[in-house]
Amino acid sequence: MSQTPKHSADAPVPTSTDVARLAGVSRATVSYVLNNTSAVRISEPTRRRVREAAEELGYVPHAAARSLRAGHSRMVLLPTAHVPVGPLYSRFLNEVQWALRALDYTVVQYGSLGLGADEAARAWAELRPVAVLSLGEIGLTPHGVRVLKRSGAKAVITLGPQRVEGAHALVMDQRAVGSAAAAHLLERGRRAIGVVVPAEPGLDLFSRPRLAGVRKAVARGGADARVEPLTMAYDEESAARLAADWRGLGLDAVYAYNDEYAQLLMRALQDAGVDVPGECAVVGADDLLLGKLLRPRLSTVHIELPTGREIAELVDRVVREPDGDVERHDLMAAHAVARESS
Amino acid sequence: MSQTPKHSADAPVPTSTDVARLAGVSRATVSYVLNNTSAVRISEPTRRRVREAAEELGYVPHAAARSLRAGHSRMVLLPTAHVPVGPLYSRFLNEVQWALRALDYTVVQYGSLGLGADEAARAWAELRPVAVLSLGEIGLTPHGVRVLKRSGAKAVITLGPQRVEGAHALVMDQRAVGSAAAAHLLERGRRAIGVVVPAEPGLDLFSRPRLAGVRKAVARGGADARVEPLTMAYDEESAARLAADWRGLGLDAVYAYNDEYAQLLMRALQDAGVDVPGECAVVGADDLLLGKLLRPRLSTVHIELPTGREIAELVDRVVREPDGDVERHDLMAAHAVARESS
DNA sequence: TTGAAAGCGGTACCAT
DNA sequence: ATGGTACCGCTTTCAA
Repeated sequence: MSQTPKHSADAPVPTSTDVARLAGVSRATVSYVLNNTSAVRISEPTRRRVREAAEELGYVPHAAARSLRAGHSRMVLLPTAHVPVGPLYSRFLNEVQWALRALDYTVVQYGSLGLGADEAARAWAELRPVAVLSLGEIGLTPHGVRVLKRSGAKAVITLGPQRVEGAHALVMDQRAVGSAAAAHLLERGRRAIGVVVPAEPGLDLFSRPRLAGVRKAVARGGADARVEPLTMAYDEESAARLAADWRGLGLDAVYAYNDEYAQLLMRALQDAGVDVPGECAVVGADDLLLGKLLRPRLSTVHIELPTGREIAELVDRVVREPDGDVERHDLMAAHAVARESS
Repeated sequence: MSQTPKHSADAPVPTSTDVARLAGVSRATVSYVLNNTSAVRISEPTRRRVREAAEELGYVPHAAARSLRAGHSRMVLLPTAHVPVGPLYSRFLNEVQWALRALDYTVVQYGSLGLGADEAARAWAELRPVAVLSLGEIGLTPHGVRVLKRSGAKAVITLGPQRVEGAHALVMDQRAVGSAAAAHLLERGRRAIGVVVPAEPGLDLFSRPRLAGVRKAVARGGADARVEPLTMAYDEESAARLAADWRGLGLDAVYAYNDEYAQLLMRALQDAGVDVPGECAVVGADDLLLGKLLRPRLSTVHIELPTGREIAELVDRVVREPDGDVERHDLMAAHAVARESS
């Protein structure tokens, strides 16, 4: 059980010099062999000796030294969100990583929880990533973008609700989500629409445009309709409090930000004796599995994200051609999925 | 498509040499000033000039160069799971990152999706992290651990269901979860216990020990009781299929891996006309909020994870004292939370 | 076919 | 109080 530390503390890390010495060649040759440099012909016996030496020593090249010499790296840095995001989002994030690695990038997530936006940008810049891809919540300011570009980042790309000056923007207009929800509710004849706005900080980057989307749809679609923002935290107490006062609000529908908040609120409403959908329609968003499991089944807004491959290819394109003006909007399609709660 | 690079497309990245030149001092002085080196006294006017020059150029030090020179880094690498994990887990992961950064480590997540275990270890080793902290699903083999240690990692720590030779292990015995669930069910008089085993690959590292825990508790507690493993995927069809055959299985209880699977299965059972808990008790795990929202309210197993700070401090300790024999077990406390579904 | 050597961006020792 | 310089590990001309 208790292992005696072998050569633990200070076995020096093998370098290409060690490999060269063991193989009886120069460091240059080691480099040629291990990188399969095509411009140089090395005899097969030599190659074998080098490979065996590397293997025997457990040699692993030093990425920092390599990229220092090369003057660039292939690291793509993904700042990770400050807020726990939903399953929809994390699946997407996984896809993007996978696709980037398929393009031979080294993908690294950097959790900047607790750092200010510019502090964070500076920390990222120290790593000299070739690209920074900010998904979702944007921890980037125009100044941060400048710092990153100055430090050699070829691509600084944001994918989210709003654009940041200097960065390539993939604008996913979250208003479409709110609009889809509201249009659906109006069509169902609802006229007084509550909109849940999560109390959790950081989510407002999504919730505000979604609310705006509701307002837009209502302004366009229903002259006699009204919109009522409702702050709610993701916990039972907050939902219960909201539900307790429900009748006083005079609402006949609620768009609850996403499916998880919708589940929470719907339960609270039911517990308070409010009939769903009779008295009040409920719509979520994200089209999670859980919506189908609820009773009544939860109406939702299905969101169509770009695929990970598309994003990865965009990153690659911008890295190769940093001056192309890439700004695209409305990458996000949203449509209502009517089920039983509305 | 010939692009005319407008300006600054490839303005060279400022180095400490540039700062030195602009400030009219040597690179050494720049280094002293910017690092507040206490062993050396630099006059205040000089300090100011250096700082202003750095500011003006937007100078950001090159982490790779620094750690190359220093011979070590303060990077902690967190391999990210191959499987989407629950909210419980991601909260924990965030905590750990935060705590590590408070100890002045640079935390980096490395998504190794699609890499073999040893391939991944090698990729991590290239970054020369001072520590690797593998949470949850373990993508580490004894060989991978050796590679990492050889490459200079002072700490290779696994926190999960099983230990890996050579690594410091924080063994969280998942059997405790299954045992708690089973003990609870036996106590309630149940005798034929189904155990949901997720079909999703990668989750078996958790599900198998949990199943084993159920078996252990049953063997100890109920001579006349039996255990029935039930494979189920996280989708409606799979759950419906299982529920359709339910009566043929002759079970009066089910431990459904975790709350999310439990929700899915409970819904399917109810839809199939199986009364919960009358005909069949259902228990989940993780004690998520959603359990309280279901009807009947979902009984669950509450899992007590170590805090992020504890983990971070352990990492730090091992980094400073790599030879200390750190292997701890049962960091995970689990106890049943009886609600209405059992 | 292979080797010697320069240099990437910092840091720290040793002079001055 | 500062500057000169060697060196970290690796790649890549240029010579031999």
